[in-house]
Amino acid sequence: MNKKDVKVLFMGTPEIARGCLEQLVADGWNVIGAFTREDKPVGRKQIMTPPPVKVCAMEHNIPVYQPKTLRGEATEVIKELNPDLIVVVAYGRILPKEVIDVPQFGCLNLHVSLLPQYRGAAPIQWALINGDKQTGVTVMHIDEGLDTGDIIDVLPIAIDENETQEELFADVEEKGKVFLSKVCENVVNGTAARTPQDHDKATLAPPLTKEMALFDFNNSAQIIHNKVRGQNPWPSAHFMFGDKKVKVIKTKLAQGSGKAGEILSTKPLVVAFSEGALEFVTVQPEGSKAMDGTAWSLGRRFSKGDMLI
RNA sequence: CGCGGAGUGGAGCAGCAUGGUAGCUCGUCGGGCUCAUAACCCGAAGGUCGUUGGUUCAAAUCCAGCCUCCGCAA
Repeated sequence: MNKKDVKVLFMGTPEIARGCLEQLVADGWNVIGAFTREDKPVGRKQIMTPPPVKVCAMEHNIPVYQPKTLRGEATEVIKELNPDLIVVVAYGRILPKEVIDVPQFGCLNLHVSLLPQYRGAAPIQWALINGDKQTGVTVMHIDEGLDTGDIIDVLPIAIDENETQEELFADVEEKGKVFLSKVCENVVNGTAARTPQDHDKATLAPPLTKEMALFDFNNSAQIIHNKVRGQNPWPSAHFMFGDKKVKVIKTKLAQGSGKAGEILSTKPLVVAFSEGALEFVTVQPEGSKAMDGTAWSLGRRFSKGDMLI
């Protein structure tokens, strides 16, 4: 079956889903519709903002659907669209069985981890927080569980020790979208494998919370370095300086040791942890824009030996 | 009108309650010291203090409006 004869229904919401949709369109799939979440108010001004997938779909004149739930009315819409294949990337909703059964080639999901590890909403973030050296993308058949379906194919992706959430997402999107399109082709051609997950090895990657982003210096530098990488730009690793919140945007492991919270150097800004030390490369005090750690230490007139507590 | 912080040479800050010569650390440029340096010493350039108006002999500073940025909340 030729790609352009396959009616694909796409479901996704954030940036990585946008990239995948873009790729499917570019590869010549017949994308007949895009399901995405509702527009939501964003920022101080609470401006209603459409998700990336909606913007992309509209650019390609693909009909957009933004139902509150896939049950009921939306299920009927999907049946009417009668897709041959449904492709889901970070849509943020579980598909009901009635929907899963609609397309002849099934419902495929791209998940950004090596399943069964990191099932759930924030796999990339948790891989970074845990200091993993490798992640990947998995394409699987959707079933009624949370990322529990049979695996079709996986693509491992290496993680650099200083890689940030933003960088890793970009990398995963770049590689994942091409991979996804290819796997779809295999599925349509009937050459795709299908392997059940080893459920005993499953781990969860629940959404991050802002509470977990606050840290103090009684941790090892490595652990905090990983938190900073995995939690930015949200929920943003930070510590309290006086009564002000200071976000730590970018760090680098540094030489030296001292009491937890001691400033070992002001130029560049290097701070000791209970174990090891970190250079604060980029920092954002409450009320200010992000700035170099050095700039912050200059403005605060820090001296070597001062405590950041 | 959701709450709060902030706009001062290229960067980050101080100065503002008690109006009166533009300050600090860093950077940049030039020179010096040194085997050498991100270290040190000497010197220089660079700002109509976000914007508009008001008060005043005089406004970065006091008053009013406006613009912009950021934290929280969502």
